[in-house]
Amino acid sequence: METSRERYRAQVRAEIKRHAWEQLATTGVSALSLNAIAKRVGMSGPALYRYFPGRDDLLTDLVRDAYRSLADAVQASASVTEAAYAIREWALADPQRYLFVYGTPIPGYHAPGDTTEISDEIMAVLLRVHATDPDDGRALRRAVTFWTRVHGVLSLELAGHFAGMGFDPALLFAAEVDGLLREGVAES
Amino acid sequence: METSRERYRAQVRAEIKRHAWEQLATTGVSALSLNAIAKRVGMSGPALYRYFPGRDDLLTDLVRDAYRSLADAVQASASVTEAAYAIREWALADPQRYLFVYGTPIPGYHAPGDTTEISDEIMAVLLRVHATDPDDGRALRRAVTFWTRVHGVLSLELAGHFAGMGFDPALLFAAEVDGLLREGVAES
DNA sequence: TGTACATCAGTGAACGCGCGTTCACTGATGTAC
DNA sequence: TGTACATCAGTGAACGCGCGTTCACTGATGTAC
Repeated sequence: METSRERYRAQVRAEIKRHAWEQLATTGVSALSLNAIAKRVGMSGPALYRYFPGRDDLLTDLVRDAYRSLADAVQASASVTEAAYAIREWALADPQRYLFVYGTPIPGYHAPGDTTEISDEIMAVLLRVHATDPDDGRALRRAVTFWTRVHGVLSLELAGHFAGMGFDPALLFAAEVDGLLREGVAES
Repeated sequence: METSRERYRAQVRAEIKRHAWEQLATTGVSALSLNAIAKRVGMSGPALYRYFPGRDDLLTDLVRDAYRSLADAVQASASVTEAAYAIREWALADPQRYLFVYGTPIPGYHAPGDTTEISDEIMAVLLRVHATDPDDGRALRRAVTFWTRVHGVLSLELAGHFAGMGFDPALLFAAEVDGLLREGVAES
């Protein structure tokens, strides 16, 4: 049975994470410090230790939530195109969140091994939309290529490297998706 | 005329930057603090202010040097393939340096506008190897696509996102280069 | 229903650390006569 | 060639800041009889 204390704990944990995401989205990864988050939540820094053993555990939770969120966003995709745009929308909805999990690793933090279970779920969806039949052995190759191309455009776009280059990242993205479709068709 | 003091200053500046790169390569971007670098050089922290007005100016110098280095590495390329592998080798030679300029932006640091002059040089080389004739208007599109695909593979590889996925990033990279060549040929 | 006790959320003070940066000062090096 | 002076590299102390984390404590909430 869930006691009211447990319910309260879950609520506060959720609120801490909500503010953590808010901090990440607005001020970037450098704002992901326990003290900064605690201040936003309206608690003292040490209070957070009632809810997370330490900073790294909070980060791990955020990593897991991010993967979970992307997995959910991409889950329903029935095609390569749908998966591509699901990822793009997810990334644009919160650029810092995307860079948080797929960008340059955060100095001094190493995600525990079991976070890959959720990111594997994402890869499984990519495999599914790329498999022309259930025994398609080349699906992995195509799925990975899909991933690198999508990431190539998105990460440069989100990091601001296209700024002032005078072309629309959306068109570039669309062109890459087209290319992936053409290659997939050409191969089968 | 270059006085001996000027020569000395240039030497020390170079040594500071040498150690900065060493720190970046071994400990990552978080090690790029004036105090940490000063300790490695064998000076006190404040001494660095004789050579750089502040931390951001040192970072800017490093950004400039990184772009310069990549521009030099890619300059001689006579083909798309050569350019691709020049970039790949440059990236693998110092992964942190690649992520330093092309990865997630460094929190709290904004490169001044004139650093793009050197990165434009790099783009100019990409344009050149993609232009089938001097008036090729589609070269920009192909060059940018080249860039995003190369970056897609390299950034995920360098950030360690391929770890334990059981395939060789080098082969993936080679396949992408092949794809770029095929598309270039198909178009002309 | 009331009382005694245990649990636990949250606080403020403190620790040790490293950061970027300023400042007054020492000592060596270069310059001008 | 020697002397007087100016320049400048480098130092240690200090400032204010924020970090993660520990600890003793208060006060509220839940539990057992």
